[in-house]
Amino acid sequence: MTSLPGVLGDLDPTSDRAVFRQIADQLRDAIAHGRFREGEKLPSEAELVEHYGVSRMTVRHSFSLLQGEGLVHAEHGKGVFVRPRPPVRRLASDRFARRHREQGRSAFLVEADTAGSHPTVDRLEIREEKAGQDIATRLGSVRRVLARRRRYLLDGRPVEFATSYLPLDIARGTPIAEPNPGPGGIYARLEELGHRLDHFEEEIRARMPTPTETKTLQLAPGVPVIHLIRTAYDTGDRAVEVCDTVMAADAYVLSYQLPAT
Amino acid sequence: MTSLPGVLGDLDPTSDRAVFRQIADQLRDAIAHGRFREGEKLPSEAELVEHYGVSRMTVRHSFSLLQGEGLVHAEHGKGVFVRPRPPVRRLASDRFARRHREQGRSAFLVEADTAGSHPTVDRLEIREEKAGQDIATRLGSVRRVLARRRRYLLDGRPVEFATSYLPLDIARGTPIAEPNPGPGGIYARLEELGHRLDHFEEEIRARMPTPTETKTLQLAPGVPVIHLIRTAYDTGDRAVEVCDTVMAADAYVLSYQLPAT
DNA sequence: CCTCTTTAGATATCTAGACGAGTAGCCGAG
DNA sequence: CTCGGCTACTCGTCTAGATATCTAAAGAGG
Repeated sequence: MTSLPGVLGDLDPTSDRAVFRQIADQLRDAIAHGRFREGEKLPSEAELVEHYGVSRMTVRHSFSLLQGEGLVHAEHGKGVFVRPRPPVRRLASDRFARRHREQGRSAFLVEADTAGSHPTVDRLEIREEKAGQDIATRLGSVRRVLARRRRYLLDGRPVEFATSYLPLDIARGTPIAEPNPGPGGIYARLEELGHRLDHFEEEIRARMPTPTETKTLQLAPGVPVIHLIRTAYDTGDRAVEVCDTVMAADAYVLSYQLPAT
Repeated sequence: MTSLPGVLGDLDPTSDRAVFRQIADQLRDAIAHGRFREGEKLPSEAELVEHYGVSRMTVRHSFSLLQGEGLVHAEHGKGVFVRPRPPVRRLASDRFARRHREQGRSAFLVEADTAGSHPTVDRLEIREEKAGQDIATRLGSVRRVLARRRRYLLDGRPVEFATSYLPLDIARGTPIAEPNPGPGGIYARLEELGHRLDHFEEEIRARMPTPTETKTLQLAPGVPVIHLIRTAYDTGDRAVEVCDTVMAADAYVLSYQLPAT
């Protein structure tokens, strides 16, 4: 039997705090103070049942709290572990700078290299479709669009799922409609087609994932997603692309530079 | 008895999907399709127990799943309700523009007015303290700082908790150390003190809240937070302020403009 | 008419089990 | 030495209750 008392305290029966919360508090505290390290196995349910003298369901309730907070994850047949924080990818606000396109590098690859990771693209799908209300509005009431879907992985782990929408009258029959749009990505092609890019607008939300997103991004419980919607405008102030991106929040830090003017 | 069969289907005993997941799926689907509207009460635990012929713990397990996704919230003694989406505050990237400061308005008030809401500031606390590792690094190895903490509320609901850190040698004895720093906020004061602002850098993360944050922001279960760290640089490229902000993710949309150059 | 009490119905917490299923190590049969 | 099976330990799912607490509405008493 593990000497749990050295790591975990006792329950306070006089407290009005629910038992399963007290247990969660102690575990959370122990993790925060490094008494359990990243990837380390927590005491098993049976051990905690014995240590605290409670029912197994109560211990499981505590675990499910911590799981909801993204602090731990359970592995069937093995145990409950402190969830390691994955390396984060930093997205700088200059990631679409023209100099990167002119070097023939796509934004994702540029970023991945600076992080020293191995990037992959996956589930590429290109279709012509009717845009939804929101996308159509952003594109200036354009309904017929080309949609480019793809999933990005870093060292084999899916981190991002993105869909680019482009007006059909711009993209149809161009390299943009091809699986590999060529060096510099679709933004480079747009400029070659005469749509010199002027600026981007990005909208950022954070929320819990839908079940579909959980599956696509293989998200652990308690990991939110960052939902980013980028609109690209050309120098004629026309919206030439809308990119809808869902990112695993534990894998990203976004970084922006704002002028003070 | 409510005619649940009209809204919810039956279980599939042959499916290998766990019963509590099947129930959650059906409820999630019903909510997504508007068969239960925002704020509407879901069937009670007892009704679902009867409808599906399962134990109460199983129904509760389903509810706790949906709660973790932020889809529903339970009110003790009343029922389980579809969580209404609160109105979101849109933070534009020009919110620190000098023209706003020159009009004597703080960034928070400017934003709140455009949203037509009633803003409040709360729990103002100003202290001199020793900066943590991270803050010190961002401020250029400055350890002694003035910390300005405050909570922001919108129509009475807490939405944001922020701490500004400023080097003591800049802020001590100035209006910045006062509860009300005067028109235009601390950025206006910094410029008066000779630190003309050049640009800001913002770092954005999303994660689940700590228990402290849950309490401070009165967050419902299943609502992530947006963690924003802004560093302000003056024209001498010195970091003159670091602002650490935790926002209720369901109350915000961040918006940025990026140049394409 | 107002206030306090009662009561029914709702969720919150907890127990003590049962069975299922994945993991890992041991150990014997081939 | 390898493969298979046994077994102990793990988490996953589900049951059938018990007790507590909260809410809202109905009822009793002033």
